[in-house]
Amino acid sequence: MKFTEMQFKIIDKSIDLIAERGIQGFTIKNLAAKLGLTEGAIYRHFKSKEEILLSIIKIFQAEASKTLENACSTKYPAMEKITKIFNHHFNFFAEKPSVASVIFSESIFQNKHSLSKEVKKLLNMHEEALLCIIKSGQDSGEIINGKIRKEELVKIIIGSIRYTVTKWRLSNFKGDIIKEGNKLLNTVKYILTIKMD
Amino acid sequence: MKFTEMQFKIIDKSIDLIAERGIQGFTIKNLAAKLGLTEGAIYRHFKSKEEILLSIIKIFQAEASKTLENACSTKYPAMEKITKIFNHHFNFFAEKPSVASVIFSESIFQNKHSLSKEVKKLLNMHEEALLCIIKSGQDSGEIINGKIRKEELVKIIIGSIRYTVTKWRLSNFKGDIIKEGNKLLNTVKYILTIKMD
DNA sequence: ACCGTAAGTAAATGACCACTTACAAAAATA
DNA sequence: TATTTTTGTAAGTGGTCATTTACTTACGGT
Repeated sequence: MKFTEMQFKIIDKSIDLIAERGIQGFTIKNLAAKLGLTEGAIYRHFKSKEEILLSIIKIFQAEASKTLENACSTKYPAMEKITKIFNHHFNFFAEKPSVASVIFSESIFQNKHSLSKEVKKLLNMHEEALLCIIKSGQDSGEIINGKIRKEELVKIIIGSIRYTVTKWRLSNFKGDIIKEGNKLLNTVKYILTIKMD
Repeated sequence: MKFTEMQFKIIDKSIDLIAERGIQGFTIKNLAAKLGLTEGAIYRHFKSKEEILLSIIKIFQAEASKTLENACSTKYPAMEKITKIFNHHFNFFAEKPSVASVIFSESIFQNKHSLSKEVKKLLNMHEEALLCIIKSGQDSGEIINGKIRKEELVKIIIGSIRYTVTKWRLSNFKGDIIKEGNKLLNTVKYILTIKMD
């Protein structure tokens, strides 16, 4: 899963291109123009267009695993871990809005089985990390809500993050996504710590 | 916004086609084959491919407004209204999974401004209806959670529904989506009625 | 200086794209 | 029954697609 410098450059421009023109505008011709190259040159670095798309997902996966790797194993408070995940994601999207346009657009990768398989893997990575954090938080007594199942909490957290970013994207990245992320984080924190009755 | 019988048939098959082969497989040729017609025949009913996509969103909008129209104005308990919305959505997706493949795939409509404008409208319809329900529920004392802002609750509800359906779609519609919807509904109900401390 | 490889170009390939045109049934209307 | 409208077909149109080919340039090692 190693990429050359040029491959990184191509992947980067591909993400920009998809963000700008949608999957329909993601053509080798457009990509070559964006890179200041001819179409043939791209095929020196990737053997097909599908492989570029696959590499995009792989990059996302690598990025995610770097963030989530020690998410559960370390002994920080669960709330701190969740805060870290929130901040990392929203800061990342604020910095690279075009990634936000691609990462939650599963339908881009829908047509090829090899692509959607990797999308699923990416989602599962996040789910498992969150599940693990919540579990450890419940064990330590930090997360005291026992009436809501872990699995539902995960769905709520991931779902609301995704929806927040999707709305931001649809509004052409207007507004402060980091502020939005913080509001959401506070709400999630509150839900996680409500007392049973 | 009236459609002929044949236009409905074309829209229906278009949704199926997009669900099966993605936006890249949504071609007039493929659509004609699915309808048992030639390509030219389609142009007797729609003047362009873009108009078909636009009509798909319009159908979704009409469907949504039918469900949401009286969502707020009627005087049923807020929880009952939310339950109704949940049930309607999950039953609808269980019945027509291909719609689930298209309705949450905003990136399909991304490239043309006229299309993404309508997608935003569709999302706002749902947000406003939910906001209104929660507000009326809070006024009547039914929803007693005052620590969580309405806007965040809406994001959580819509986001978790969308994510649940997206996961179901990525697993090729395996599993009981209606059961999943009910679990989610119970969680949402619980969050809405937690007591302040 | 020579050589092999990596990285580029320009042009072509056949497949497929959305859409149009000329014409023919079929159905509705008179 | 005669005529008009609707709905279809078959065969194109020019354009774009991903990919390949043959050839060229840049460069690091010996």
